[in-house]
Amino acid sequence: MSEEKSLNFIEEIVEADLNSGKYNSILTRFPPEPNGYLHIGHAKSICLNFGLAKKYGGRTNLRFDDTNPITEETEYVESIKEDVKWLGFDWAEELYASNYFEQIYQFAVQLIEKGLAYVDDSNSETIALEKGTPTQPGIENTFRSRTVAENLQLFADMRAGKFKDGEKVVRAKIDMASPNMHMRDPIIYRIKHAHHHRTGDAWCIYPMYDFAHGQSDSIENITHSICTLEFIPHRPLYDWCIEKLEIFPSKQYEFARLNMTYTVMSKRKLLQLVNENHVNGWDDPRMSTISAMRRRGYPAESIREFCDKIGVAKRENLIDLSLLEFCVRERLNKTALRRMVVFDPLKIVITNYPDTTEYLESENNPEDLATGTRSIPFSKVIFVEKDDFMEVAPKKYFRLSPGQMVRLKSAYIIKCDEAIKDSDGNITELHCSYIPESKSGSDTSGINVKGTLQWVNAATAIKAEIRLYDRLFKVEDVANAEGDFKDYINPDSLQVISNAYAEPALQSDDPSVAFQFIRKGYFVIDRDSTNEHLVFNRTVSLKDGWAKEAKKA
RNA sequence: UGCCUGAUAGUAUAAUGGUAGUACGACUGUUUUUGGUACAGUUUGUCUUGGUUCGAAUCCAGGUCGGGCAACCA
Repeated sequence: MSEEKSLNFIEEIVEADLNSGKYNSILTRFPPEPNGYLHIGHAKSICLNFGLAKKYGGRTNLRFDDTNPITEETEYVESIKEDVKWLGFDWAEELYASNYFEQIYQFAVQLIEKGLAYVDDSNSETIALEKGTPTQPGIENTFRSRTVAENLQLFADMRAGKFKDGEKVVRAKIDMASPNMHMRDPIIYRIKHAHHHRTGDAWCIYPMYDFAHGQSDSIENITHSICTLEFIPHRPLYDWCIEKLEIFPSKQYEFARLNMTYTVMSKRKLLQLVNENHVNGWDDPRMSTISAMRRRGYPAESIREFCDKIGVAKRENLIDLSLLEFCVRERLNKTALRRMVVFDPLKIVITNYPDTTEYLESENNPEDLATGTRSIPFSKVIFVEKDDFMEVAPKKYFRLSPGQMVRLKSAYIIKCDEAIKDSDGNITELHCSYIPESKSGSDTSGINVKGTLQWVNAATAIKAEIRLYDRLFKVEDVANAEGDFKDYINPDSLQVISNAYAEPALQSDDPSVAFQFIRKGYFVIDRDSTNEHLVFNRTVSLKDGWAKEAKKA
């Protein structure tokens, strides 16, 4: 007996349509405009559209909504395809609204023939003025009463390139007094003498979103066209076009887009961050883009899990970034290989240890013993983290302090005997002694210590660059913060540690796997990394119970 | 002073006229050679006022508050 998980409102609609026999199977679509990189908000839409089809045995098209040649580029098309694939989804067909330009043109001709569209010579200011305001109806201008024949001729002339940009538009003839602004004779075609990334210079007129999206849905026989809340006022127009054109009745449904704390999601803002060099490109690991998260080391599975957890509803929301981080840790804890790295070294001399090197075994992942063990060199001189020593320790501090004992992970228990200082009083190294009987796996010492530290053997340590990322913004709700969102950029969102000391295994490890640096966090090799110069990104830190405890004090 | 849309713990989300539940967070404790993990427990909620009903988060009416709509963007 499996516990039935409750359905979200769109799943309920789909099930009802399937049960009533309205559809035998469903067809959804993910319809990005190729004018930027996909972000985590798109991931929600992708998981919804593809997930629905997967759950109900339907299919999903990837359709590029490429009706504005000015902003769209092939680079974006490629990145979008890569991101969708990486997220783990396969589309039924790769399609483009621009595939349908001829058909959409004919749709407009049909509307003109029915007396339901006209060519307007007004400029944009006039059109805006005549449109009225939300509380005042618009007015009908003289172009509205042009004859069908005249409209047909003018539209053909527009297509033939006889007019300059902005000289004429085609408008649907609906209702200039409608309480819905989108129904006040919306523009459906405009002139743009611009090169299109797919159709080249074949067209100089392009359909507007409202005359391309629903039409494309209908041409493809999309059953459930799912979009975000801000398109609700467009739905009457979506339905109007389908009705007047007498084409396949795709239905539009709207859900609340994802908002996340400490980040921005709008393409405009992301583009600004890139162009003004607040970050290093679209895949800078601090960005909310899919490519950034991939580079940072977020597993695709974690992103899918996150999208599943946040649910689908119509209420506006602001999701904690920490929920995404939870999903990332949950996954990585089970898969990441444990390694030891010291970011800020403090030298320890184990005074009673012989002048030899010994090899110790350590498990690669205690959560998955099938990953086996590795051997780690150990000798008289090692490094530990500077933070793991305090000359005067507070209570409940389980690390190194004069007279205090700790376990070195997978090695021995050591006791801190003396802190050595230079002439300025700075601590330069620690002299410790080890308990020979306390070796990991064969401990007969009977000593129990509270703290276990990661360490690296000084003689065999390799150097690595570590990039630590923090949230990109200082405030939770960036989009709703007063003033310019860039004023809230966190100046410390990137911290580079250029000379960390790592255990030698990392030199030869598979660069595509995720690591957990013990007590530090999860890390992946960055694409900037080379054999000579290792570079790691911190994917996410570990939960730090001590930091919380210390803050309280 | 128009139209559309929404409101359930801190954040999300479920309960579809019949016990307000789940996840994350927070807090306790147990385990632990990662102050991690795992496990157990605790905490906090139906925007408001009326109405219908044996019974309302759910249905009805009014109010309050939030979001969207007046691009030749999508």
